[in-house]
Amino acid sequence: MKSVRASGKSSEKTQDHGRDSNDGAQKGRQKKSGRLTRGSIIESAMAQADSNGIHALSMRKLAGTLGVEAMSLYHHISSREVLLDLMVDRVFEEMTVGGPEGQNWKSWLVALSSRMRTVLIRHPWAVGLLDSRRNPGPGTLSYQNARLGGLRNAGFSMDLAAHAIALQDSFVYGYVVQELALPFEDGEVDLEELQGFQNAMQSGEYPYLQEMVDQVVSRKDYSFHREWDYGMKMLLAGLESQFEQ
Amino acid sequence: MKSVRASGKSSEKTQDHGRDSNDGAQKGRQKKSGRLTRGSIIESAMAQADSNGIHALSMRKLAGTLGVEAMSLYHHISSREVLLDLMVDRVFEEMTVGGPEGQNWKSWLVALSSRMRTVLIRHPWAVGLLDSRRNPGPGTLSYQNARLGGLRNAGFSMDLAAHAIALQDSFVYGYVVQELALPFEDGEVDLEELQGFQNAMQSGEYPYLQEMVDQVVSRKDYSFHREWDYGMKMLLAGLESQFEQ
DNA sequence: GAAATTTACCTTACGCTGTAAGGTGTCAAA
DNA sequence: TTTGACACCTTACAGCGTAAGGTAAATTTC
Repeated sequence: MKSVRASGKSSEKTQDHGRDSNDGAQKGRQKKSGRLTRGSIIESAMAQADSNGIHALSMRKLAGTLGVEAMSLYHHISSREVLLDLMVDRVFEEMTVGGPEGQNWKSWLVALSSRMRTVLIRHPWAVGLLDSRRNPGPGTLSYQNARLGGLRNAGFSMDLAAHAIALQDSFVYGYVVQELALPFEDGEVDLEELQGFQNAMQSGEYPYLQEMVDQVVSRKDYSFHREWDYGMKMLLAGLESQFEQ
Repeated sequence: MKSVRASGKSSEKTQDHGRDSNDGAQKGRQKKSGRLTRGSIIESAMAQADSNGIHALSMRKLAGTLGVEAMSLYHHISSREVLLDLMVDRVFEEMTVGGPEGQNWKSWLVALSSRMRTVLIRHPWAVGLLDSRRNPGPGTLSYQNARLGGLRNAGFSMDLAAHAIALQDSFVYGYVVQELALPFEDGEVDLEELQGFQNAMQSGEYPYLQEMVDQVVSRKDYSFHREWDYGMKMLLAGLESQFEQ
């Protein structure tokens, strides 16, 4: 349940985005067993960015882990920038969930938001790339199309659906940016990283922050995740009030 | 009214962050008139990142525009990474507005949110850096302290203030990420950048997206900014319902 | 089956990057 | 006058993305 990935489907033709120009690799030849493909490059790049950060991902190192020289990658992907586009497209693919069908739109929105968050935290480099990607691939487009379809079929007007999507994106992206900036991981405080912060507090220049740390953040049952629940509740309440009139 | 900047005030001592180790430059010597300072380096770096993107900001180019060699910068700033920390701190400084004093908390929150958005759009590299900065400087701390103080003085409980801040950040950061990813600037559609998207639409694979583009986005009075107003309205309504009980 | 073409990879090279190490000239204090 | 701090510069290194061109094997064409 850790690394589910939407896969298969989706047809090409748009432009540079798309899948392995080489799906039939095992048709008859495969001499060296591990031929390079668009897909394997993207997957390897994502794995590397996940564990070492996007800045540690270089074409040379990536090629290295694939047992190949850097320039060989360019036979499958025209530039590092395009590779980033493809990685982001995969991220959106991963975010895709089924339509609301059985359930009501509220629990569906909750499930989708939660999936968005999980995927963006799993790939911490993704949210930082979003603002500079301007070439949505098929994964992104069908993800967005499916989201919109879900809301429309649940009875949302086009206008309200547009509002709902923008609002959900605001909330989720912004939440993830905050969560990634926290000096702890999975609720565990990193004391070393908090040291400078603590020192600053002791100057007494930030009384309100001090009070907050004492009364809220350092309570042993505190978790930033409570802000997720709080925000989701508000998002749903807000949309509902619009939906039902 | 285009480039206001909070300045002055703020005292040092915390750690690496701070201002010009060299405020008294014109005390008596200043032979070459333009000595390098921490402040001038940061300002120049921000200006350069604003106009050419954060990736185009290199230590050599930055030094170049300051009339100096790259290594001279290291006398004032210990690494590029620290420079980025300082830049982000300045961004938070710029976001600071006065307390709610006269006005009610709602219009104050609206004004602050709007300032946050303006500053983050003016420095489009900032939101992408937020997730990786782990050393809040004095600008960041006093900004956060002031925000919190504003809410506390308006009568918010500590708990509700924490919710409000997390929620406002979610909304603003997420909105900015979306706005920066749009293929238009200031409401002007960039037709070239939209070409691939249009082609994809014509495949008929994304009927809901197509419908949205036709019915919503291409309406001549459409502006993504409407999602800002819509979101702010919801944020305030949500907080008010909690505040008044 | 031979020849032509395409594919998938490699080698080399260029101009960039951040920054470690150490040098140099100017200044203020002793 | 000497000393030492300061602010800047020079050189050098390992790493980066990728343009240009090479090569051997696989595939297609005849």
